[in-house]
Amino acid sequence: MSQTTMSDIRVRFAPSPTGAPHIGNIRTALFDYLWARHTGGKFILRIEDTDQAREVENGLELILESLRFLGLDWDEGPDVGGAYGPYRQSERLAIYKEHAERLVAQGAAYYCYCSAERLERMRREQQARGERTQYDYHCRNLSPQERAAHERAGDPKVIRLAVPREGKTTLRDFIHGDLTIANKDVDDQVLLKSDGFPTYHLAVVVDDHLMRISHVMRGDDWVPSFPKHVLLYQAFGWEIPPHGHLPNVLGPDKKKLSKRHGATSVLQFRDEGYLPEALLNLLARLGWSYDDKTEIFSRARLIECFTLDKIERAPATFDRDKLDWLNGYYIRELTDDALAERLFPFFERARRPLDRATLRAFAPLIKERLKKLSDAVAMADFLFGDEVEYDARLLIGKGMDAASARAALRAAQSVLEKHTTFDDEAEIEAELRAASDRLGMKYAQFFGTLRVAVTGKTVSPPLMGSLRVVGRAKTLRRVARAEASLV
RNA sequence: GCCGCAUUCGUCUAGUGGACCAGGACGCCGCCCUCUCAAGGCGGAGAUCAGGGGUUCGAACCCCCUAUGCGGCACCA
Repeated sequence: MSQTTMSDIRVRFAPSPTGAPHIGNIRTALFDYLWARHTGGKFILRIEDTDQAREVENGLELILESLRFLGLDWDEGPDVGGAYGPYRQSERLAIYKEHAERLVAQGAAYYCYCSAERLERMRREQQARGERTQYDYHCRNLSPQERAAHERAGDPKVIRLAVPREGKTTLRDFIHGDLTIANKDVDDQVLLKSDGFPTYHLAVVVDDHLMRISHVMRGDDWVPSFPKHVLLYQAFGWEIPPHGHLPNVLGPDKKKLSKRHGATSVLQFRDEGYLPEALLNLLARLGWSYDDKTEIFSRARLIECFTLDKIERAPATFDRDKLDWLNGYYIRELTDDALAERLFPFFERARRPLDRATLRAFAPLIKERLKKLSDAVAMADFLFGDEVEYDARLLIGKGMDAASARAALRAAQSVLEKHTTFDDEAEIEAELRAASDRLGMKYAQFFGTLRVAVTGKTVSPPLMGSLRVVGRAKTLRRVARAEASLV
């Protein structure tokens, strides 16, 4: 196997199953995916389920569903396996324990027996003094006798990282450049909890190394803890893979995106009627750009264009207006068949089912009017039921009176009656225009009145197409009823 | 409070010392098209490049300070 032709790029997305992934997490996943696909490397899914308390029952499913919806397929993961599994951290506890103990043996970490109460008290006092809350090294300085006493008593213990008190630690970040933090500002972080689970810090470093991860990408909010990871790599004697801290995705208030901002999970967007194509495109452009003018990127194009050096440093605000625009764009790109197919479930869910033939006929009428797939249900309201409800005054348009409205309806009726089907839209339109001309009315007036009579609204999809979908019988009944209401 | 990161139109961004009195896109406004609404086409408003000091013949781009915003400071990730 030639090393120059095979890519050794391995990137991982490592969410914790605490709920439906939100836009920010998924954007990270997208960058991981794009980098893997761009380089012909591997995209790996690893589940960081080391906090039993925060875990959600269907957390894993929500993650898989979100990734699948966007088509971010992974090469190795908890469901598909791979050569470096298991891919669920809760199934790797022995590995973490062994590594943590190795650090204790070499003096890079130590056992700590402090109770939650003591730590709590310590933090309160530090806060009262206006200090940064940080472990006070109590157990780092225990004598051998004291340790032995704790062990004899069977006290619960954790393993903490022995961070050097002096010096500073630097990480070369391919997005930010060199990041440096003084060691005195780094806490003696717990690596292995008393329940035998690792903390994030131990688990990421061990797994990223063992799984041969070549590029680490994660949110900006992890920057303050990179020294712990660097120190761990050094203590283990491992090479540090390139790291990149991605700028956060913000809500309109410039704060980190959260539930407060309304819909933030990918699944919510899916349910609202956003296309994966649009979401993918928008997400890619949050914190990344290709050049000074390209806005539209298909998945293939993204894979082709994506490079790490074009990742932005500053946080980006999630722009719903732009998402709507992109979504409308991708909806218009759909074929009528594809659109009808995607629309179908939205009518089902709204409990206003439409048969596929009707939907297929209706789809092209609303295609360029949709921002979201879910908008279609309201636009189709006049297709349901026999009659439509509206204020009769709407029948009388600008510069019209009841008599002219009635005249328009009567003229329309006589044209429509002659046709056994409404399939020949062009012919019907021509005849209706001629009728309008004979009455000396403006088309906007004539068609406006007919529109209200048939759809119950002053704004609707194109009239001829609408008449066709509503059908001859129902249309004529509605016209007759409108005429009667004008007496 | 301590530590860190960031800072170009409202928003996403282009820009790496002269091609920038700063380009594109979304949104907004106007016009055209038009049976309504959209879509589309055309045009417009919108950024003293956070502020202040330097360096330089020349700075959005380099250095320093300040301000503001955000993030982190758990046996959570």
